[in-house]
Amino acid sequence: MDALRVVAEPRRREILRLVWDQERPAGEIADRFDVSFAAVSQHLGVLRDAGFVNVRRDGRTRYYRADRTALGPLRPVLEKMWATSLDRLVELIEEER
Amino acid sequence: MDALRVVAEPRRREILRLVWDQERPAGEIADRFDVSFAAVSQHLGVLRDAGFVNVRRDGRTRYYRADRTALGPLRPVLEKMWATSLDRLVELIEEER
DNA sequence: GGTTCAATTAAGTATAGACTTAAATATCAT
DNA sequence: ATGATATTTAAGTCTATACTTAATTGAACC
Repeated sequence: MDALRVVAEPRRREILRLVWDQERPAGEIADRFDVSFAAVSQHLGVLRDAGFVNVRRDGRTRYYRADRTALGPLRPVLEKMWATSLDRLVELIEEER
Repeated sequence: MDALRVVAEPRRREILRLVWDQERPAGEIADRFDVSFAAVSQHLGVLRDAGFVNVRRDGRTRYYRADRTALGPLRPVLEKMWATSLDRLVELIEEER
């Protein structure tokens, strides 16, 4: 799947944002969304195949983290999307909760 | 349709490339592809709605041209994709024909 | 061993959207 | 006005893919 299609999916962008500057276990990522764990796992697979996330295994849990450099010129695209005021607001409310 | 989805579609990227540094009539653009004129027109509509192309009407023909600045951070993404050697090669062969 | 937990993979469904052909719109020419 | 040309829009089809639940893998623990 080509790089642009990978990040064109909103859910995958949200996942990327979650693991942007800290690693997180797959389960914790899945909990943030109201879709099944399997669905999130499939998205993680796509991100993994694209090289946009790295995985660290420890026991039975997999820790995911964004590979920011792998995104190349797409990185500023994502960062700009996340920098919009509305998006910031939603993010802050989420974190407060 | 959000900006990333718009350019995630390969056909639309090809169209953008065609009108990247010169305007072209819709018909001429459509001729380059082996899909119907209507299909290309629909893609042009999406690009128009996204603001990624401008249209100049003259009589019955519509001249399309990319609005490079409107692409913002996506511009370097496209330019990098088009800069790959394989892509360059295909482009050169096409132009030769 | 068996059981539980974390995650992935398999198999199937539902939907967005890229296509098709046909009809509509609009401009120019006769 | 009729017809030809350039393009868009309407209506419907078909396929990729984001989802679902169920089955599978693999590690930790008893």
